[in-house]
Amino acid sequence: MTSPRTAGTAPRTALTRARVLESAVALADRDGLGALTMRSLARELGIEAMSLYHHVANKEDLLDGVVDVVAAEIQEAVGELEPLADDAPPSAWKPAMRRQILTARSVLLRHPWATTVLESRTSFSLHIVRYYDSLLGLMRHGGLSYDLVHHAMHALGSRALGFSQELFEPDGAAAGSAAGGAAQEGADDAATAMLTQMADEVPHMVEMLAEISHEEPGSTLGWCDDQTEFEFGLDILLDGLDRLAEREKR
Amino acid sequence: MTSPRTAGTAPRTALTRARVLESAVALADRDGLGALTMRSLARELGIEAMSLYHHVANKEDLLDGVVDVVAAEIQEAVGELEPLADDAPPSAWKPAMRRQILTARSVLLRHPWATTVLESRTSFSLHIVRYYDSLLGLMRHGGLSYDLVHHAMHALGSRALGFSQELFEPDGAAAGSAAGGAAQEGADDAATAMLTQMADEVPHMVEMLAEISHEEPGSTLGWCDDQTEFEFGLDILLDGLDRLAEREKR
DNA sequence: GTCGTAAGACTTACGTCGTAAGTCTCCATC
DNA sequence: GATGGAGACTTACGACGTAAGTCTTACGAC
Repeated sequence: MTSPRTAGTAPRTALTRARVLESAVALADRDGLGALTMRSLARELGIEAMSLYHHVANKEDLLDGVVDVVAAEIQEAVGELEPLADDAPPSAWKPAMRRQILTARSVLLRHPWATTVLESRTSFSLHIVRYYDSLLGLMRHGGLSYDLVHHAMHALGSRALGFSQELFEPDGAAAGSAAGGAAQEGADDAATAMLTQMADEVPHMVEMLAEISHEEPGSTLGWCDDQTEFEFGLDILLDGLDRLAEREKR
Repeated sequence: MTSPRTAGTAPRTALTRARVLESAVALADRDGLGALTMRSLARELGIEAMSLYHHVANKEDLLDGVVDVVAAEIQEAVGELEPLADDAPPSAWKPAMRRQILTARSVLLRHPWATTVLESRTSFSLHIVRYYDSLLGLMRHGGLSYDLVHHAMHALGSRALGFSQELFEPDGAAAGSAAGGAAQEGADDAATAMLTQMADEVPHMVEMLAEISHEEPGSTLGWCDDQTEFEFGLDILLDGLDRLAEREKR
């Protein structure tokens, strides 16, 4: 019992804020955001709920923390991209920004619950701010005025971080891409059926559904490819910003 | 006691689903979404919490209901706009759509909590679908293919309904416009101070803040005019879609 | 070795939430 | 006037976050 704690057997001080946050992320990844409660997290770590309060101030602080972990992951992924050379042509800002945003998106796709938490934060994570700063840097490289850059960040909104809120995503995970086939199909079918039933009330909707769905085989499944749609919207915004930048220069 | 119920004194059957939902909206408007609980809503109506379950299946259903109320309000407001004449030029689709979206937005600004609920819904309200259908109609008038229309709806995302999620809105209500001056200013100042402190880590951010803030007097207050920013982003998207529509025609 | 100390765990308890299950009470109908 | 059912009330349960207090353990100073 009085053995030196330097050996295995899980010393008491093994629990740190970092490990708590890591566990929280893992738990949310595995069981969803709803499953992330103080009690379940404690169970995960083999301790009591109240012990968590030695490492996080409260649940809000815990959520701030997990956002920070994800943000750090984003920053790391973005850091691995090759940076824009100082002597790259100004026009290089756009593809560079596109790449960086899609990289951030790839991280968020690994943590579908994170967008929800992100949206609910009122304070910002240092990592996120740094990420934003790098976006600003790219736009400045492109010669955009700070005024335009500011508007740009608002226009992009959550797209700057790699997600866009899809309204009425029928049941699937917030920003999940590939997974969730069968269940998704069922929900899509139900929705399609409902809309078809009131064809005279929403004629365009029904007609659009008809056209979209037999475009590719497999009927309704794959109505929408999230990744494609995301890039479509992103490109419109980037192109629009580029155009405004050109106009500014003149 | 055995008096005829046909006179005043609040007959028992006065409570209906509609009245429950109306009260819920009023409560959320007044005290925020967090204050909308089954118990508080019941108190508002002068009944017990469990009695609500005669009019709504559960809390989810209640939230579906309040969304529907707001959606109806949107539809009504949009319905008051003068409709696009059949013989209007195709190019009229864009300003018409803009007008319609900004009208929807004006309704949502009256119910700042609604965006949050809207995002959390998994099923759709009939009123919302009808609203969407009218947007589709406008785009079809403009000659856009259903394929492009489909992409357009994804690209617009929540903007189609009149809001965009601003990340890290420092403390203020979700999409609140005018109100909340002093508190907001404090939060802004705190954020500015924090960022300035790490100027070397986020150089562009700090520089941008410096430029933006002394553009208009009143220092940081009014950093961002939500309405202006919303329209800026909306116009980029509409212009981009218009351009794609032109390209399609060729 | 012994012991004081404080970090970090555990225990208990409270108030809130949504809601399952059951009861009572009025009113419309026959 | 009896009856059936709608619509209210009552009670209770198991989550949740967390305030407040207690016990345990490892470690530095003696």
